[in-house]
Amino acid sequence: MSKLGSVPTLDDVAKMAGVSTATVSRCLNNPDRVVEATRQRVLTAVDALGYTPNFAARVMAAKRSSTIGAIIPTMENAIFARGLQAFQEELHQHGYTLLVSSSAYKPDIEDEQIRTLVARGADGLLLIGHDRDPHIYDYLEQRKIPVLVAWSFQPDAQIPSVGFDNRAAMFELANHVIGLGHRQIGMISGVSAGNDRAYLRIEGVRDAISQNDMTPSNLTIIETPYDIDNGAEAFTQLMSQETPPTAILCGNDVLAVGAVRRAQEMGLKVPEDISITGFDDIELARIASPGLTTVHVPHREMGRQAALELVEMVENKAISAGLRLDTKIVERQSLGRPAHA
Amino acid sequence: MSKLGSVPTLDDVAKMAGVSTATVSRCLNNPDRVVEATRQRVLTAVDALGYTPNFAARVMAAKRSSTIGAIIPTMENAIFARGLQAFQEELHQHGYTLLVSSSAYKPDIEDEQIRTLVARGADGLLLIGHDRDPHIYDYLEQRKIPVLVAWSFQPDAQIPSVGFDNRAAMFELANHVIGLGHRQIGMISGVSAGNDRAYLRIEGVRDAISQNDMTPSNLTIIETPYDIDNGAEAFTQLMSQETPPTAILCGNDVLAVGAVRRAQEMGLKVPEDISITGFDDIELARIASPGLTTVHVPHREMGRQAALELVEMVENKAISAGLRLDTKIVERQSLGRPAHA
DNA sequence: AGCAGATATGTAAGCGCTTGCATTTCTCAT
DNA sequence: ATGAGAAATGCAAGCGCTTACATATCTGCT
Repeated sequence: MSKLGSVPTLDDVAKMAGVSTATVSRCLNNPDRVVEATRQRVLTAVDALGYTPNFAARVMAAKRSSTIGAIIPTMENAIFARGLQAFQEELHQHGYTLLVSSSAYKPDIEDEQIRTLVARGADGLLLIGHDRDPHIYDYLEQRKIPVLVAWSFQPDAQIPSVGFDNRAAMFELANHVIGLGHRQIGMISGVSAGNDRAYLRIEGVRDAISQNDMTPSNLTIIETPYDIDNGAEAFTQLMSQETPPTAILCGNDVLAVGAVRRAQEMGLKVPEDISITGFDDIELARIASPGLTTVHVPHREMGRQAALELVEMVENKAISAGLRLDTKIVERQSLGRPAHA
Repeated sequence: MSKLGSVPTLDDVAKMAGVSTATVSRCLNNPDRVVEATRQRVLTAVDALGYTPNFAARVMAAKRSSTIGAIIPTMENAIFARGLQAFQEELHQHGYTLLVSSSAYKPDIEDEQIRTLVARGADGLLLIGHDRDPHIYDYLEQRKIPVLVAWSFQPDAQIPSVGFDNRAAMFELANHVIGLGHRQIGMISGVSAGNDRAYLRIEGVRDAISQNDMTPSNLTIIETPYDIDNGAEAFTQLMSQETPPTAILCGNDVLAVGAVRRAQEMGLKVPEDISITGFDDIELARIASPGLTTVHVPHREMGRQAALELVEMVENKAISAGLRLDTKIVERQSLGRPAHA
């Protein structure tokens, strides 16, 4: 037995099993490089002592941690939950552990989190979106840490990405809305500064506007942080214009739910009086009443593929070309034809 | 300059600043033990080189990590999000980093996560609920890792806890429901095995039943994993009994939302035809329509206090007495009097 | 039986940091 | 000026592991 209250080390195990520390180490990391009998002896010692390897020591000696870091903008809502879950499940399959932190959409916090994760020995990093201060990419470059971006696919960006085309996705939806006869459009977007997803979704709407021979005056955009109450507030603003919109496209489902609530509070029927759409298709979109017409993002698939790509990058120093996934419009009940006409 | 593409170490900094590594280390960790001029020189070198301390090395040498681990049952819904957020903010104030993982309500996964977190050098652990295999407490005891339990306050448990009295909270709600005239009660509970919160909430309802001169036949309980669809399914089951309940108490808001939806799908009005209550008061409860009458849990306060207690335990090896927080019933629109009578 | 080649195990050098202790440099009171 | 005591800095020993390389032990053939 080991000294009471002290944590057993490789040495203790080696001593108890009557082998060298090297053998114990191999037993744990490359079991097939050790003969059966020895292995048994070692494993017996391991659990007799209740030994658990010291991670820090292992990282130091091996110079890799089998850890992947991910920084998401928020854990407050479910936007990233499902994708991240799939990401981590796939990583687990490959023997990696996931470390997650959230940046609250603040670039400087993200910056700090990146450094923290790197200092902790992350073998690779998953970041959301492309848009950030380039110096951070230099930093990661210097340290040779593979980085993958998710939730936004941009084939020609500096960093490979697994995601979807935010612009095209929103274009498709906006086009659909316009096709239904809406001519005065409102948009409640997330804050676009430093957020390529938000920015590109706005661009997607603009594309649809101009391709349908409408003018910027047909579109009013409000940017506000992703939050239910902000969605509600923005809705009020949008509706108090001279010519209120007949359809409001929201940057995500959370904003949309807020807008729907406010509409109902104001006595407006959705979609009879006003159409509202979301983006992401998180559970909330399904639960809301009326159900939210939204853009379905293949979150699980995205998470899984991102894990696959990143592991590949880490293990084979491969340069990933990234992967573009498709979104599709999910029609529920929050979008209809304009009231009038 | 350092060799291209190689990561700068303390040594590099020391060399560049013309001091010993000890001084650099002190500069970073105890700035006041180093004279101003030297400090400047060192700090200049630090950012000239883009130096970041190697966490693993630091942990190994210092034998502490300024890291706290937390294992929550799920990240899928918002139940733990707000509390954890507050927990981490408070930890941050005190110079600690939070590492979170989720166990999917599976004891063996939790077990593994605990070991992982310990191996990673967590200085302390936050666990949800008291109910788990005792051997894990021995393991943590041997390693002298302070552990705090949250989301469930039990003054006489082995492990100190910061939380609320699940049993009393649910008792209060059930009592209120019965006071409204309901005599046939349904309960949709989470799985109670290995989950003291779920178990105690059931007990709370039972307490109310017996204190109001009702019998077990007045209560039907269904246990099912926390999930919207399961809530809906359980609702169907409950309503297809010979004598369906007039009020259904749910183990949490997620189950309640599922039940409400199913009720609506079945053409039942909530609360006119059937009353449904939740537990936790997460955002969902507010968003749902009708708004969920539920038990408000002071999540932020709980997270904050848990951080305070745990830091105290870690830094002063203090034994915490724990802390009991109060819940209160939030009345929205999903609870009313029974239909008839 | 004896040897080559494969297989199993041991030896020991770090990985990058912190920190107790030793040494040097200040600061003042005399 | 000078020496005692405080303040600043340096020295060097690890922390617990992995792994290249060296050594010992097995194979299976002849």
